[in-house]
Amino acid sequence: MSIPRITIAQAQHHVGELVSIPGWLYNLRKSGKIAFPILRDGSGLMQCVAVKAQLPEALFEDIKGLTQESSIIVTGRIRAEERAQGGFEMDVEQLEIVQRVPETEPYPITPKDHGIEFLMDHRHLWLRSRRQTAIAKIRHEVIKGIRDFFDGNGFTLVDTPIFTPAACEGTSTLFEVDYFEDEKVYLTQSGQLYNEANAMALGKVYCFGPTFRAEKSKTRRHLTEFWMVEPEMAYADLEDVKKLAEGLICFVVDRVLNNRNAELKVLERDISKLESIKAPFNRMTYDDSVKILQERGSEIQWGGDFGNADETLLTQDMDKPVLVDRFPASFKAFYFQPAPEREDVVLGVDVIAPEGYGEIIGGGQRIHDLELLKKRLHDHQLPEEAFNWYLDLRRYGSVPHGGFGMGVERFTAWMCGTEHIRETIAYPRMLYRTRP
RNA sequence: UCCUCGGUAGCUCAACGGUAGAGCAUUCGGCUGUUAACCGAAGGGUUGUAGGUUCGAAUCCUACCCGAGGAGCCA
Repeated sequence: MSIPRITIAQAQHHVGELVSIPGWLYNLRKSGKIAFPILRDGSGLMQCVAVKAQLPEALFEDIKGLTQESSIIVTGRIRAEERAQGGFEMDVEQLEIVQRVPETEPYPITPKDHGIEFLMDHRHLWLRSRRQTAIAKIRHEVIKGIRDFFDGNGFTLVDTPIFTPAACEGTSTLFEVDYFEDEKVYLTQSGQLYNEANAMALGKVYCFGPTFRAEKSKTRRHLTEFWMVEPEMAYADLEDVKKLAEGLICFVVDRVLNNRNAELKVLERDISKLESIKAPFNRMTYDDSVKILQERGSEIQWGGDFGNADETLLTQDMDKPVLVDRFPASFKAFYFQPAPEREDVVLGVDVIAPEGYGEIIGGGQRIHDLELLKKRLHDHQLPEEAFNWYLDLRRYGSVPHGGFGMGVERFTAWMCGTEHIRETIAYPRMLYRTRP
């Protein structure tokens, strides 16, 4: 009978059994007659114990000579062991070396400290470390949670194009791409306009994919390529959008807390900060937030957008996100519906996360009136012809509608408590970093 | 794009204008319960690049390159 292959995560169900675990050597501690190879397989870490007296001489010598990140398949018996991290150990009976890393070119990332430049240059290897695998799993949980939330609430996934003919919003900088025959296209900065068309077809929709912004932002919260989920609902007003945003955040936070406790521990995340994220969130208008910020010493004037310091200042005494709505029309995109009670503010809403993680959601109610939308296009000096298909949505059964966009990396950074957004995506694209 | 800081061994960092050094990694030796194991030894350098000042530059000056932190812009 062949020996069953398991993962380290499954080891707890195989105590006393002889099993094989394929993986990589994470670290090796050894003395004259005993060695402790630490095995890594992506599901966890397992301390193995190789005792000289119980193994063929050649095998023990091979184990003692193993190099970091060599690929190995270890066979042995699983045992509960208090002294081992994770609570289980494997007594080695056999060890197959799949590829031994040569000592002439040792694995560059040692268990000691490294600088960020070195780690980013070796991102393809850095991903193997405990902290990075924990973040990857939480990102996965966030994405799975988002999809389950929308799928379970009557939304249909409709993917929007990545090549787009022009600016969705007309303002932000876009990456230009050479298409065929002198044509220029741009990498999408939002699927929203297409989402609005899709919502008129299907009622509730979302798109989920990469987004590109050619802004020369150099901060810990910006990537030039990031993932964004954007829901859009027909027959919806600002209040519906706010409830949806709140519901989504609570759902995903709950998922992460329930399913990724071990990873949060690896990251030393303060769990209580996530546990306090429960509806209802704080709500305020832009007007109120400006007053609060000014009282707290911010330079912000009515009509200006929040800086990073403002976002942190606004949420400093909050243990959950805040929904800020009714922004000045002057710095919001052309498609925002004006507030019914006041012309100078629009029905946009931003969700600002606590702990300095900033704006994780931006959205609102869209203009559904054809003439008003045409006027706004004109005011923003955007060419009406380019938006003709978009205007059709107001010609044929227009209804109030709205939605938002949520950045996956910012959300994941918040869940993980990471200092910098770059760790939340496998291969971050930033102002000065496009490799590996 | 602007401001600030930095670039020395594979990595993390020291070194007053006067012989470039430590820890880790690697190699060799020792050790039967280690937890970034420990102990002993060895090898390892055009000090980011190009100029300049000086008897003498890792150190001072200039330019450039690369990176980090922040600002603005934005999710």
